Amino acid sequence: MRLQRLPESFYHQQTLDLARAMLGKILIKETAVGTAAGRIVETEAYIGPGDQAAHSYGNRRTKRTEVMFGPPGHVYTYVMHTHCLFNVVSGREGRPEAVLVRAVEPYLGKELMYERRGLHHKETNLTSGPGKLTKALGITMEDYGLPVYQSVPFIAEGSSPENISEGTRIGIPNSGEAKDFPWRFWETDNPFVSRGR
DNA sequence: ATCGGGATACGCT
DNA sequence: GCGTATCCCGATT
Repeated sequence: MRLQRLPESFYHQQTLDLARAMLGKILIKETAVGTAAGRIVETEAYIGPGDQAAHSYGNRRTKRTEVMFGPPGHVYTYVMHTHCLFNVVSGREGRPEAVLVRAVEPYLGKELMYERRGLHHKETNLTSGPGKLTKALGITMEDYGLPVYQSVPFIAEGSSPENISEGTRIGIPNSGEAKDFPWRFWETDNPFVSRGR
């Protein structure tokens, strides 16, 4: 199947809608050593400034969060400890919102993913987590700020999920009321989802 | 179940 | 500067 890049207009929708709409799409990163791609199977919405779990909570604007305040469709990568996490900015300019990609299902370049992640992994362990998939796909801080509708990495049309489940987000125990918001979405029963299938 | 860690940001000293 | 927390992972108990 030819990978058809999604247009800028795709990113102009409500963040919760975008988080659902991104399920089933293909995330592609082409590099000098080859191309790797995964089908998105799990996402989370972060809707600052009212979302205590978001980096942009309270309109906190720093060098790190700056891109979230710009127009939608740009890459927001950030590093937590040793891991790089990949988000797509959503929300109109001035609204610091984003969708975190938490898991993908290997689609292209599986060999490359094994090289990057280590050969001893089970396939379901290659990309079933936000830090794992960036390593497998080769996404780094160099991608920060790039427009996914006309750059690399990019997102392409894929295949719609059979069913979508939703639940609370992962790893945000100290976020007050926000920790209970059902802003995580995943393809029901997909084995590559990070948890909570 | 626990722990440490390559980055970033904050509040305090 | 340092201590602490963070949208996590992997190795170890």
